[in-house]
Amino acid sequence: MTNIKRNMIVTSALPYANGSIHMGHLVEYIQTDIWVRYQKLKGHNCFYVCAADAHGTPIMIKADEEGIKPEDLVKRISKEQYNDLNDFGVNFDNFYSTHSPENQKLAEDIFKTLKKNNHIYTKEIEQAYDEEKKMFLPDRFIKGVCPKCKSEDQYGDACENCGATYNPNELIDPFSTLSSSKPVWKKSKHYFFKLNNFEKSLKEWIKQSNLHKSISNKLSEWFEAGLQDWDISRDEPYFGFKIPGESKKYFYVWLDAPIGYLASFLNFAEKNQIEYDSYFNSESEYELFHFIGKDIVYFHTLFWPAVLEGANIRKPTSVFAHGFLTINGKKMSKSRGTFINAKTYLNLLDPSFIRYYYAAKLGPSMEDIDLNTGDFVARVNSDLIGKLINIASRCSGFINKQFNNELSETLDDFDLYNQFIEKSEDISNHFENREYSKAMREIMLLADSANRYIEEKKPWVMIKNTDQRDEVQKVCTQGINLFRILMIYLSPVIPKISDGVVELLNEKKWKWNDISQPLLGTKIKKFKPLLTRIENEKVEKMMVSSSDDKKNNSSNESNITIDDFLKIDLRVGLITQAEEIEEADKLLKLNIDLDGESRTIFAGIKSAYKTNELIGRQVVVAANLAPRKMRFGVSEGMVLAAGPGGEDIFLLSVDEGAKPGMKIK
RNA sequence: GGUGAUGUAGCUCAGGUGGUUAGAGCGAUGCACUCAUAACGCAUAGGUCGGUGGUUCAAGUCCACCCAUCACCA
Repeated sequence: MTNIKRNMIVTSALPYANGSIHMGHLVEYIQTDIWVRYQKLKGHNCFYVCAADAHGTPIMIKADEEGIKPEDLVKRISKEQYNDLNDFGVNFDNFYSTHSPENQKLAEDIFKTLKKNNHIYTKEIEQAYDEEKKMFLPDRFIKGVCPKCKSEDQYGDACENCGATYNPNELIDPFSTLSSSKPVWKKSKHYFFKLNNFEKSLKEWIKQSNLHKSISNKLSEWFEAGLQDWDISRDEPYFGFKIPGESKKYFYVWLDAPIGYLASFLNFAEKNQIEYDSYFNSESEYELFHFIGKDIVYFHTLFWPAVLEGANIRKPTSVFAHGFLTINGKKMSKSRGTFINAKTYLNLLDPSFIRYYYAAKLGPSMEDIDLNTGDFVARVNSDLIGKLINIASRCSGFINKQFNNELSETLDDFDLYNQFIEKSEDISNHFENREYSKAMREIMLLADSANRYIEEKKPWVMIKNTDQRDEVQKVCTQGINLFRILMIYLSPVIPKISDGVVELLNEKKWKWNDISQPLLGTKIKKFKPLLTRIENEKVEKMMVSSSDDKKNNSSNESNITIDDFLKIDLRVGLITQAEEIEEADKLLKLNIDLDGESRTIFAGIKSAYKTNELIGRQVVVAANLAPRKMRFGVSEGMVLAAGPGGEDIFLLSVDEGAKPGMKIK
């Protein structure tokens, strides 16, 4: 690898500010974040910028529904999104907004330049118009009967039933999804960008930018079909920037969204005395990379470089596209309960788990990756806790207890240490080429050999022999140093854990080259578990609460019939016994009398109730819940309680007079 | 419908230019160990490489068709 310090800007696609971050978004942000952290670890100048994608019809409509201004909606949602991403360790150098003065200025300037250079023209087009709402309707806001297969309730651009694509004016019995009124067809002047002017320079750029083969395949399809001009204006009402010289026309959101990359960097550059122009002038030698999802390849590899070219701005060095996330082999879907929000995950699980898991599955291609919950638990527990952290755990005990926290002055096996370093170039290249799965495999192979080394040396046997004390210290120092190399390699992936190790070893923030110097003769801190294993139950809970979330949101589908309700056998129960389970954080073991029948039920109320205040109390029990095997025994029902959890759990009581076993209906 | 991608052990995936008994990790089973967050080590079992047909001395690897899944069609 070259030692020349690189200057680079890296972006992730701008999250659209109308919904929550979910596990699918995270694939991209984590992929990008790992790459950026890797570049920084290598000592390069690398800036990671992003922004809220703030404009467009969907945001305008959602704000309208909530009765607030779109500006306020965007502020609220993008703050949430930023916080969620931050909680997953996604570390932007700047997170800005496309609804910003910088972006407006840049968009207007770019538009004017394009116009001056004859890349823009206007033409009248006819579009669906909602007379009640007084607005033009994007295809997605028109529904009707599919002209091909006659399915009802299909969108204006394509039929979900037969897959046919068509224009909205071909729909039978079209209606506006906003007002249900029948759209009329109305003419309006639109601005178009002459994409065709750039065919030659785009082909040139595609060659230079070294795009992944699957992208260039896709592109050649599009070239064969012929490049079409791009409609870049929208009529009012619209949330966006007005087109210079027009009073009722706006830039289409997809024009100013990627300009948001520039605006975010401009905003960052001004705050940090960085010369914006050196990164974006048409001759810039600095590097610019966009990470995106495969759904927006078209915008980033055709329109975007063409717009930049036409406006005399540098083009991206390359564009990296990833696939979608499936969950247990299925598309993320609200109705199937496979739509997991970032928040839902965060409430139950450590972000390091998913960062590692994604890394273990990500490559440079556009293939979809699958979050298989069983595989996730097994893989993370085995790799991260079982083999990786285990190395530190089994060595540091000796150092802490037997050697007053001191590492030996020399290593036991320099050859082995060097074997670990020799892999650095391979691993480094894997990171650079976004072959994270290969990097993870290499690292885990090394972790295996570190464990094998300890097994062979058997420090727990040697320690019984006083002659061999020095050797035990050396072996454990060796183990810790091998672990340290692996953690340096992994620090882009699991930065929080690696920070913990830096702390454990009393070191300063690592650089990649720190692997070349082993840590010897210094004191370490007392080892604390850096990460605890994933409990299956938590993952199950995440899946369950994800499907609950969605049921609550879609009001119609969440209705149940009286028959559904009666399926639950709710009974009055009398708590006859309650005991603490020491190893359990949340569970109490209850014995509950249901008119002569005694049930054992584990209830997650330890944080809110003491055992002695429960005995003798009557509660509501779901009596026909399938028995469930838990770590501490079989739970034969469920005690009902309200509240978000923690100390705020409130058991349901029944009024006086009720007897145990009574049916509740 | 058109175009493209994918389909390899229970699970997740590797398998340049076709060449001996098809690989890894996890899981399973057995053994061993007890330093370690029941972690680690050793061993064993598991696949007619989506299907059918073809090219070839030889195909997971090339060709044709079919099936399934997914994406794109601005």
